[in-house]
Amino acid sequence: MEIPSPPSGVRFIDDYLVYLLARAAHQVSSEFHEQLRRRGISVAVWRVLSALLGSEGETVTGLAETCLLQQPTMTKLLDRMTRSGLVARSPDQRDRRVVRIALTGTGRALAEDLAVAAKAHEAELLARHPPAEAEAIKNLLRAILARHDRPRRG
Amino acid sequence: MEIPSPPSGVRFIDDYLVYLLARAAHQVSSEFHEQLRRRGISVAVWRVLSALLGSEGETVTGLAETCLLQQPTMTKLLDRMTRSGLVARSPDQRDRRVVRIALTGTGRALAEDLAVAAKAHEAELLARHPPAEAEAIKNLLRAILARHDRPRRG
DNA sequence: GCAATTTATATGAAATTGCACTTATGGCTG
DNA sequence: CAGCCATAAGTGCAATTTCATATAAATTGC
Repeated sequence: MEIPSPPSGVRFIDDYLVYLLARAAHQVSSEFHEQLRRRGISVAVWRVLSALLGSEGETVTGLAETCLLQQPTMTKLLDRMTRSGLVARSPDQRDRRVVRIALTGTGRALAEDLAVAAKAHEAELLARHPPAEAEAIKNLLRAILARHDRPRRG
Repeated sequence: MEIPSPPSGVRFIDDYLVYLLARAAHQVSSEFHEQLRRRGISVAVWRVLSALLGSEGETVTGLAETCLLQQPTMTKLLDRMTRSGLVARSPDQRDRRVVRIALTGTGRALAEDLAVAAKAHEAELLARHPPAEAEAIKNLLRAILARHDRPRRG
């Protein structure tokens, strides 16, 4: 038998933009994250690997911002990824405060491998929508990002 | 001076749906989450409070699913929220495995208070978009959710 | 009606994250 | 150039989350 659902008539969150976005992000990524889990790769590690694809030489702070993590969290994550041979740190020439992060050979191979799977998954996702809608999704998201980007340096 | 950006030409993630969604969710919520932080309320607590607004009597597992958390995480979160007097557990009549969660008076007051702030923030967010776009956003998100909802019981 | 299976919640140890702070540079101003 | 503020990264400890598993209750199939 089924546990009778609570009177889930008008939940606040069902019409709350921030929740809809969070839920959509979660749902859409869950299938791929499941693939990662099966391979023993954490979401955080995947984020760093993918952030470095096409843009190596990122700084620790830059990676943290890209991966939506705090800087100390990124420092510790990079410690682990360095230990497991996926990335390497190197000092910046011009500014000795800065540490540049690069993929190792192993790291790049894994990143590219996962990226293929990620793109395949994305194609599947988009295929579930009518073409016009699929088209609209990324554009709308970019519009949101553009309008709500916090003031950035540069 | 500016640290010269790395050759951030074509990052993989900048055209990756899952990332765009995650980033949009993060950016859009960050301002409100900052308000929460100033009030000493964690995002997780806010999620539970808002999940219960309009739908009390949720189960632990149901709340975990709604709040995008794992069940053991929710159990412990509810432990803390119970201790701080925001929610109360009560046994389900029909199924003694089930625990129903309800807001306390304090919890409801806080939830409603925060919900007002959240809705105000949402209005601000939407005001930054042209009306047609603002209109489209939630609809599109609901379309995504509808199409990618994992098979659910019921 | 009972053993086997499934479902709901809780628990405990280990890993991760968050927060406040330190250290090391770099940039700026007088 | 000295002093001061800003920025980059790392550290330490407390809090939280995760993973695997335990416990309890309900359901299923004989």
